[in-house]
Amino acid sequence: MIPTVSVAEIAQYEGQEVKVHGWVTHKTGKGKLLFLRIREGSGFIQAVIFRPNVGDERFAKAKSLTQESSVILVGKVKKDQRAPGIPGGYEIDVSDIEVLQIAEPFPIAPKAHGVDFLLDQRHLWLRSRRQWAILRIRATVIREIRNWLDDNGFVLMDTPILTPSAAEGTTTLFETDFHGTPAYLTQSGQLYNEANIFVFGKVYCFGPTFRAEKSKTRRHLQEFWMVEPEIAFASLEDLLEIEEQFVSHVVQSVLQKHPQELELIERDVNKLESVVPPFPRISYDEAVRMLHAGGFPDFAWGGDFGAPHETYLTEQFDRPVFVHHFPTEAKAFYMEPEPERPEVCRSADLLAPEGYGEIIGGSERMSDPEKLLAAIRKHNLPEEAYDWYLDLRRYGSVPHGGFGLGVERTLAWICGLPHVRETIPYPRLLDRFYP
RNA sequence: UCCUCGGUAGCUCAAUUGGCAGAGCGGUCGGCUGUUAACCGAUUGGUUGUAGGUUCGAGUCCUACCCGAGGAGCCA
Repeated sequence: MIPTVSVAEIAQYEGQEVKVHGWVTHKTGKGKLLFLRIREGSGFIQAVIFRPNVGDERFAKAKSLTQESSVILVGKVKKDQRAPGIPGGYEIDVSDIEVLQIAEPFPIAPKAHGVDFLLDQRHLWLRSRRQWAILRIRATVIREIRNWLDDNGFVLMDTPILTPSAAEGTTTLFETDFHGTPAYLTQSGQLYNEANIFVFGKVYCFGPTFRAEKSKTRRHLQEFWMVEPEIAFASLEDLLEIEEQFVSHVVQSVLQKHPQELELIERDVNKLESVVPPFPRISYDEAVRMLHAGGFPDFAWGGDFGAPHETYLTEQFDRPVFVHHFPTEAKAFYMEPEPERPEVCRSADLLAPEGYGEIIGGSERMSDPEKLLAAIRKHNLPEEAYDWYLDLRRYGSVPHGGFGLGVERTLAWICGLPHVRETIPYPRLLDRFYP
């Protein structure tokens, strides 16, 4: 019985006869010698077919294979430095071939293509090595997010995707129908997690988030994944320490587990190796002063940063940087104002280096019921919709805080990608949701 | 919603002042015993985004529209 093996573990089978099943990604050759490169799932491997070894019939069959044809190969595993692939260095000296299907001409050739074309072919584009590498790193990022939180006392709480809240601008929410009542796809599980901390202390939710904004930029998706930890009794200072440990763990784990993928996508890993605590902390006031001195003399205190501002600020540091104490007016209603200086709030964003911008937004939450009610009224929010939220401040209210980390922006930064559209298998962009 | 750029073969692009619509890749056929997006030879391939207009003649100029990209606004 010949074992069917995964390419990732091919080194264990050196000298043995094995079966490898997969898809043909490249075919080249030289007369009686034919080279196939096979994508198997766990990796890529070269197969060598030599006509005198396999006979004319099998050789002709191999020669008829087209890009993306599906095959089962039988052959001996040989070590050879010349063999390309991932992990590479090994090849299959083929003795027999079973052709499952000769693929029709594949639209995506091994060459440069335009974005429009590739996004229309996303279901096929995923088969390219680059997408394979990015999405494997994505899986690790998600796993390490969970691992770190699970290992540090956080309890997973799944918050609803269908929500009743018509709260603020419904224009940014996707509306759907809940048996005759308008319902909205979630923008955040935070408010629910503020309830959950009273049971578990430290919780997180992790799921898809939906934004119907007409945003058409390299860092916006209509549907993206966000992890939102929420912690009872946490101050802003506690949050920042948690965040820098958390983000560093994710980055260092990717470095450790995916050197080959990072090399394939040509990521400069030096820029990730420096991502260790502590991260620099600057106040919003300091950030504004830096902008004024750094070529943005007109930036007015009180506004949110635009993309060029974030890029400038992050270029001043070799690791992510916290900007804390944003103007209260510019932030959400539930953020706790600084007691001595209520025009700023106990909030902090984490900006990723190299111009990748905000990957975390977080804050201490208002814990006083009177102040929270006043804030809801000041923002013209429907009081009745927040009745349950105010309950949380009536029954054993405690200081608490939390943050949300966007998976795709984080992954775009870790992988050094110019656009978030490659960080999720099927991106939902403005006016584009096929396939 | 606004600004800028773009749409020509399956893909990536070229086409001079308005004057015969082309190349590379891919596909097909043939050749080659170490290829790495191989190479060599042959061959296949077109409603120039859509509709209208100007002109002897439009890929090229004009008008409207459609689609896409980058950015802005927006983005608890």
